[in-house]
Amino acid sequence: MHDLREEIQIMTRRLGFLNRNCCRTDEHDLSPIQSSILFEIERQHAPSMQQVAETLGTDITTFSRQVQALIKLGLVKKTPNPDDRRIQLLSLTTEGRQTAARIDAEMNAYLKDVFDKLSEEEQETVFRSIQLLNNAMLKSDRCCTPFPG
Amino acid sequence: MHDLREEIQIMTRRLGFLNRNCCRTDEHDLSPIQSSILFEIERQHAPSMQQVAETLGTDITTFSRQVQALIKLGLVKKTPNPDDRRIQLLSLTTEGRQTAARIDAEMNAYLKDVFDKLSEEEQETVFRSIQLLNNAMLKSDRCCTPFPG
DNA sequence: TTATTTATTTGCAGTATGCAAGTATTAGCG
DNA sequence: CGCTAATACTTGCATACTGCAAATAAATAA
Repeated sequence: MHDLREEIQIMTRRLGFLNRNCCRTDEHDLSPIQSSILFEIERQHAPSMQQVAETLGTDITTFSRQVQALIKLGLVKKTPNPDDRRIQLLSLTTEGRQTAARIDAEMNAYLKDVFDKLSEEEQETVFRSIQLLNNAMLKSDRCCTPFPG
Repeated sequence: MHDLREEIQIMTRRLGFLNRNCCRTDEHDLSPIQSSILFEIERQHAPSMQQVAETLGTDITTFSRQVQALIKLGLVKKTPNPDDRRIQLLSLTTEGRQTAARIDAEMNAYLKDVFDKLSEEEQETVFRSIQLLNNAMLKSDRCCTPFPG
């Protein structure tokens, strides 16, 4: 298991490059962070500010401003939770959903291009390995959380 | 191969969290970017500014300042190439090598902690999959380079 | 009711970013 | 050789991201 760190470093970097170029639709020119906010809002059902901020590991104050920017772009909506009006529930506007869908399609196209370099069997193995790694990182408490204990 | 993007998104994020907490030794409190600069300078043999900047996908002007900061910290050295004095060759100082080694050890400890959640066989599979993915990304020209063609 | 906790927002100060322009050195070409 | 163009790198500047501290607003506890 020699050079594990090196391989991971390289993978992370290349996936970072991928991310950079995958957030531009004709209408909007989003940053990777903005793109991942759309992604998470869609993934979680009507999450609060804090939930998404924690998922992404960004400070709530920074996150608050990022959301403001996305609202100004007309992609995100904030609705106070009727049961507790301190909490703002986040959701995508119609345009936000469209934008997220376009970005998702583009990302998938890029990923397909990468995976097409592999055999069917390798594709399966790699996909399954990513799941394994994700689970392992989740189990580790010394590692891979925004604010380690 | 359902939810591939989602798994990759999550993996990238968790590896990003890992990276954040792995750049602090007792002596220095480096940013992930600074840490990766040390890593690359060591990996490439006496690289020029441009080479490292391009590897990392950062603008040369930003990179120039990052290197200045590392020089001020006493971790990096710049030596003009005698054959072409426009070129500055980068190398680590003794302290830079020590710092890089400490970060490397810490990163490996974190990675070990993660991989220990997997069976021997799974570890092998995951490692090999990362290599496969790295090669696939390298082959793809639509993807995963800092400035796509 | 009043004090405390929780969710979010704003003030501010420090840092990172990249484009445009600048300097220094080398290469090309008459 | 002498001049222009190209290359490697650095600085000026304007912008954006960051997070801590403090403020606001709403809910809970006492």
